Parts: sequence; structure tokens; C-alpha cells
Amino acid sequence: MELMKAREAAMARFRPMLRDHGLTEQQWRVLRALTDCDNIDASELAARSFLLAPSLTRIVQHLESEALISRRQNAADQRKAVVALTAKGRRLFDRIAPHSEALYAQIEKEFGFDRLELLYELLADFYQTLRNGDA
Amino acid sequence: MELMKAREAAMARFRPMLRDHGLTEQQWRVLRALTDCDNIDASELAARSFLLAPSLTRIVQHLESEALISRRQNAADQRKAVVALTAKGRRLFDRIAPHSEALYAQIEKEFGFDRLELLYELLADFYQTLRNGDA
DNA sequence: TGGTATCAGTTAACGTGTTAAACAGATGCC
DNA sequence: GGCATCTGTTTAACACGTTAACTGATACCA
Repeated sequence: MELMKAREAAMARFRPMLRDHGLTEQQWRVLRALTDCDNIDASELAARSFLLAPSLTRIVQHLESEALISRRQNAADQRKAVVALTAKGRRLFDRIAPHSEALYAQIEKEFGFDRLELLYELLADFYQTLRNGDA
Repeated sequence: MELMKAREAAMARFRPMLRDHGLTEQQWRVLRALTDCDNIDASELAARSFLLAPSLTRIVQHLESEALISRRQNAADQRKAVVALTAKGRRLFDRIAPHSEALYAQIEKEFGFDRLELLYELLADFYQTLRNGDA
């Protein structure tokens, strides 16, 4: 419950900015993942952007229809779909990234760098603990 | 991002159990809020279960169709809709509550009570900090 | 080599999150 | 009393989360 509230509060900061650029939070996650590691197939992209496959399918279709990314089939394995940023997609990323970083910096300033680091560490640990317990 | 992952990991524990009882996470939040404080109007219920009004409208319609809650109009202010648990709703809550508590206890055991308390405190603080900054 | 299991991705169905707009009941002001 | 405004709730539209079922391609193996 507290996790949900905290996450909503954080996203409330980012959403309006992304909206101004015509993106949702998840679409932004996909562009960011592709900037880090372009030309990967859908499974890899799903893992890196923490999206489930059905969501990613819809998002990729949407972004492709706006020419922000391209999709082609892996020649070696016809099942796989390789996704890449287009020049247009990269330009959009470059326009948004400074705003995104500014919002992160603002949160860091308000909440305090050390406390934020501690929170990150606890969250990552919490995540790992629960994942291990599932097995 | 870490917030999202942590929340997903936590809900992955609860969802299957709730699903066995035919509820979603949000429907469960509504029942829990009504158990704490019955006969409140929709705005109050939305605040207590941390749902937006449109979501709550749908959920209340759904739960009402399954006779788990009842809805009537406030006599003093015809705009307000007063929501209450039915006997059936209360019985369902009583059946689920022990499972829910067991899952919480399990998480507490795996992650550690003190660390969980620290995490709660940081999250609540994070939430408040961001909310204050919005004003 | 052919049959079967597995894998990558998609589609479908349902419920929720978010935003904007619509709506009726309440309130305030002249 | 009539009219603009505000409030509580609902509806609509679009996108995502989750689960399950489906399709086509690949791998395995008797």
C-alpha cells in the first residue's frame, strides 16, 4: 500500500512532462531501454523495460505507427522480432531526457540524496527477497 | 522504477490468493476500507482505498452486482452515495483476512521486521515529501 | 524423419489508471 | 426566486496490467 502511494506520487511528477511530449510512462520506458541497448528482440526489451509481453506488443505497435521505432524479424530465428529506435525516436528521446533528469534531480534534492540511496537499496533488497521466496 | 518492481513483487504474493476468492486487489482494498469504516460516502471511500473516483465507480458497481456491498443516497445531500458492506461482504472479508495476514507475516519474516519498518517509514516520508513539493 | 514439446510473439477478455467532459444536486449571490 | 457556480458522482475514451488461449517457428528425440 505504501509502495503504491509512493510510486503514484513519483509518477505524478513525471507524467505531465511526458504527456507534453505525447508519451506515456511505459512508452518512455521502452524508448529509454532502446537507447541503452538498441536492436534487441522483444523478450529482451520486455525484460529491460519491465513490461509484460502483451503490453509490450501494444506499445511497440503504437510507437511503430508513430515512426519512433522500427521492427523487423530476426533472420536466424523467424520467431523473434528485433526492435530499434528510428532517428525520429532518438531525437524525441534527446528532447525528453534533460527534463527527466531535472525531475530526478529535484526529487533527490527534496528527499535527500542519502535517504534516496537508502530507499533504493531497501527496495532492491525487498524485491530480491520476495522473488527468492517465490521459488 | 524500483518502486514499481517492489510493488509488483509484493502484489504477486497476494493476487493469487485474492483471485481464489474472486476479488481483485482493488476490490479487496474497498472491502477492507469498508470494514474499517462502514457507511461512508464515495469520496471518503475513494480517499481511504486510494482509488480515483472513476475507478471506484466501476468497482462499486461490480461489488454491488455481487451483493457484497450496498449503495444508497445520502438523504441530506442527494449527490452523495453512501456505501456499506452487506452481510455477504462481511463474511467474504472474514474468510480472506486470515490469508492476507498470513502473507503479510510471511513477508515480514523473510525481509525482517526492522527493515520492513524502516522501509515503511521511508516510503511514507517519500510520499509526504513529494506531495508537499507539488504545492 | 516425423511427431511432439517448447518458445516468441500476438490476440482476446476483463479490470483498472488517468484524463476530460457530462450530469444532477447543492450553494451563494443579486 | 432565478441564475451562475461549485460539488459529488458518473460516463467516455484511451492506455496498461494480468491471465489465458492461440499461432507459427524451432528444437528435441525416439
